[in-house]
Amino acid sequence: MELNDRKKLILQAIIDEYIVSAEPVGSRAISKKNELGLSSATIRNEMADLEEMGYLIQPHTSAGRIPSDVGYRFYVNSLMHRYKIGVEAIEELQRELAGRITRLDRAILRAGYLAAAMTDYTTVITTPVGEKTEIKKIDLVPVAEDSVMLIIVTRTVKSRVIKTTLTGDECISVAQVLNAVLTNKTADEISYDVIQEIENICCGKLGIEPKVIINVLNFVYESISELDDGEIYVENAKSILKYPEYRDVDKAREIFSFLEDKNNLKKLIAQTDNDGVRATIGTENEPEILKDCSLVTVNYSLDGKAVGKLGVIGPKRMNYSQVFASLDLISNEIDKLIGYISNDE
Amino acid sequence: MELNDRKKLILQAIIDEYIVSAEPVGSRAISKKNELGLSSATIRNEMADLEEMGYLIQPHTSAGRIPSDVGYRFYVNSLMHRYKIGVEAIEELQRELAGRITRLDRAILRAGYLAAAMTDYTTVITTPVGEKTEIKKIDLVPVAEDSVMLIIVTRTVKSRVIKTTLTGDECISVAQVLNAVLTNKTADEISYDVIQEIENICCGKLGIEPKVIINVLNFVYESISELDDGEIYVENAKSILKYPEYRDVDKAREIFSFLEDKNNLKKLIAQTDNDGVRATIGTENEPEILKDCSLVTVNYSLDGKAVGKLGVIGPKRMNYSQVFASLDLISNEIDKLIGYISNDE
DNA sequence: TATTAGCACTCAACTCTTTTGAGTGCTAAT
DNA sequence: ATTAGCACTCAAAAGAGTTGAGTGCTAATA
Repeated sequence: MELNDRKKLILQAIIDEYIVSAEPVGSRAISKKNELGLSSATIRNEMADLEEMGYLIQPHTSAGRIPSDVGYRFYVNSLMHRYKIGVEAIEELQRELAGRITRLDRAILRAGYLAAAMTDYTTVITTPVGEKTEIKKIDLVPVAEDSVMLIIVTRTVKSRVIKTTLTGDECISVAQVLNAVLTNKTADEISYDVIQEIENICCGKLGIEPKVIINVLNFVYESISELDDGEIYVENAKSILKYPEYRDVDKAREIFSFLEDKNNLKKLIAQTDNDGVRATIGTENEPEILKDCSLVTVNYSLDGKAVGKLGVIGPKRMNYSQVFASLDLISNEIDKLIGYISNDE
Repeated sequence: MELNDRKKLILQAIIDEYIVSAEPVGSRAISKKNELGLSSATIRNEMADLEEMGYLIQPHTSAGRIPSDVGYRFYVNSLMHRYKIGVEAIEELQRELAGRITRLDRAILRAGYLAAAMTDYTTVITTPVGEKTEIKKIDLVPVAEDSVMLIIVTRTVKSRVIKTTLTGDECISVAQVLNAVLTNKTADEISYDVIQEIENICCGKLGIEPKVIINVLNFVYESISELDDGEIYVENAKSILKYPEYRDVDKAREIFSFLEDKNNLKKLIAQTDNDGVRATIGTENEPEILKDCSLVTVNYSLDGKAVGKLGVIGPKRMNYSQVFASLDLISNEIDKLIGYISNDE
């Protein structure tokens, strides 16, 4: 059987309708829209065909049809009309996103929030992770009798407190050595050998006790290794409760648990290695728990390099065209951000 | 009518029972426990009295009784038995909380998480906010052609990127002046006058263009003013869905919305200015939305000074004794943390 | 005088049955 | 090829009946 134009139009109409109503769509409803000028009986025949071809499902004999995963997939690939985001909405987004930003991870968080606000689905966003995090400066600041704060400036700032007997003057000397050796290197260029080289200098020329410096340098190495670890944020999880498919509290709770497990979530979103906006629909999602959901993701870049992911999780009958348009827009806007800012708390 | 010992025992038994069952408690259930050796008829008479006195409520004629807010209040103040947390659980907590901590806000986050894990209610925790944040060091690091990262080291590290035409050498000089004037001052000691004094030095001795330095110093002042702003984290919000009082998805959604509004939440938790663990029960809570919930809060301190809040939000029939004990324990453990660490990302 | 056994009464919640209506598939007419 | 017409299906809503936990009151009892 062939999927001719009329069938496509009917399928499109059914999915469009189902996306807003969340109720099985009957032949009469499609017929009454009158865009095709066909009677319900004709629609009925076509719907039976579409079901046979796997695009539609009938929950029970006397019900209307709902789209199958295959139906959604076809819709997303070929049927869905392009959603055009209004100029004012775009300007609003730009204002919200770029206005008074001084910290990159805050901006990213805000982007996630805005994606959630625009789509009203749950949003997931990762902070930038670049293989090329270049070290700009390292500092050791005594903060108490026996502890020193290690500060590593890259595109962002990371810090941690180290317990050590290093004196104030020693901190300054060690910091000088660290800067001399490490500045302008990327995190992956710094092997443990490099750190040992620093150890030798410190023990030799500076005459610092090996035990003391080894301890400190271990933390330095560890911190540098962790530089590229990203965070993941979930926004608007509550929207899940808004959709009738999650009226069942237990089902909703399962999803909440899933969203709370950040590691799992990172893994999920990392594996969608996409170019442009992509959707995985229902059973296309690996986690069992998402088999009734769709996930739409996009990479965002900074400086032209893909460094993070933005994703939307919602019911399979989500408003794909709007979500696609929103993610596309927001990822582009994030890319523009790097001009203004780059930072971290 | 007098609230004699027997009435107290009965009230206690009813509330204890209701806390676990979430179902109206009948006279027979209490009688059968047989701790008092009274028949259901006698219990019934006492229950009628307790209702008249305002401690109990009968949802409808043929139902058992549930505690009123007044009943809970009396229970919390006078009836509740002290919950004793096991030694292993305490050790477990200490291990989890103090192990490998290098960042203070992470530790706080973990404390919130652990409170949620111990109680299985939703937990709210604020990051430390001290009026006495002492500036340890300030740095200006060029990160791009036209931007400089401002780093302020206190007990934690804050940073932001500033667009400026300041050169690398100028950064060093300005940083020197900033350190000379601001080091060891607390945030509230630094008025705008102090900043202007720095401006004069920079323009005068260093000969930097006023326009350029004013821009930078504005950011410095702003950042210092923001030093004491705290964050608030919500953990285990999903647990709300676990309790029958929130079986109604719409009700749950309202609470989720409330928990998402961080500013409101900060305000709520800030106003409970308490010493030790405190509960506000049902209508004692100001926000309309919490009138069916209880909020239990405790201040935690670092260095002996109260700097943050930890709170638990749950149904009115929450396990108060366990929550009280957990919050008490955790707030004490947080106080001990300051020995090991102090940090920020 | 305090307690309790006994009994009629109440009412939410459950079960079972009936009704409703949206929707289908098939057939015969156009 | 399309459509009007009709019998059929079945989930969901509405209604009717049943159950049972729980009460309040009264009269008997310790």
